Amino acid sequence: MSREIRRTMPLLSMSIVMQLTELSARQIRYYEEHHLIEPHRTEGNRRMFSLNDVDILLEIKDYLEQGMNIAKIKKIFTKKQDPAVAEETNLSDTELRRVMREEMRQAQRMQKSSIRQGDLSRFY
Amino acid sequence: MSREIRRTMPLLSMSIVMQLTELSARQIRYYEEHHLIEPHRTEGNRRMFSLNDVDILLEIKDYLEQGMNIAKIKKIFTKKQDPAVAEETNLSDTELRRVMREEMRQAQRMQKSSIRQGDLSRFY
DNA sequence: ATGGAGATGTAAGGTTTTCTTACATGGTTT
DNA sequence: AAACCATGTAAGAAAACCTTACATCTCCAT
Repeated sequence: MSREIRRTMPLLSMSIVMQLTELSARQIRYYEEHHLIEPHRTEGNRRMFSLNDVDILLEIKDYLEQGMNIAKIKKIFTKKQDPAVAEETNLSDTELRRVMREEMRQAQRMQKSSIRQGDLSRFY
Repeated sequence: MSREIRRTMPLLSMSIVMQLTELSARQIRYYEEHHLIEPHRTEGNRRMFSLNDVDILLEIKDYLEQGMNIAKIKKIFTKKQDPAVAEETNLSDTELRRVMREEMRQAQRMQKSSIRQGDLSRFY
């Protein structure tokens, strides 16, 4: 089984994802509502999350704590998905996040900076 | 976070473990009843399984399909947990499983009726 | 063949978890 | 102040899971 499949395999229930991310169910559903994640559904309509989803949620949380809003975060994600942009900028995810954070700090002069990063790579 | 914690962190619900192992809930609970696994419980008493639990379940399934019974499997597990034995034999899990399989096949080939459990004790 | 033991199926009744929907609330921005 | 954004909360319904208990099937020994 490839690493990619492992990352995207829907294994986790809502309650576990809440624990892993320290987000409320309300928050997680809200982010889904805005298409930042798209968890799988069981036959009974329960959400099932992948490790990748958890990573994204941690990233969202990080961005929000930096003062970004959902619309902006969505833009960042679509940018990152664009292969042209990715190649053009030639930035790793981590670097891109750092750059964006820097940009936001500059733009808004926010000074609550507790850098926390969700590294879930340990699980797969 | 250590690799050990990763393996033992209770992340998975019953339904997912059923899918991953292709075992029924009844079977999984039965193996727990016989102390082959000890899944964590949520506050609401739901079982939560670790990746390690899934590994063990797959191993149990494998052994059962080779014709072993629960009592025997439990013995193997407790043996493997014994650090003295583990060092002495110096076998990886995979190797041990292969050896046991081989042995069972041989036992079946020899004569089904006369094999007693104690006869194979030298192998673990 | 008969009976017992081991492993699993299944049903009932109850509890926990999750779902959607809708409204409320506390900060920001305009 | 009004609008907007992100989140909290409540209600009612449905899914998933729990324990308990009995049924079934296959081996194996008597």
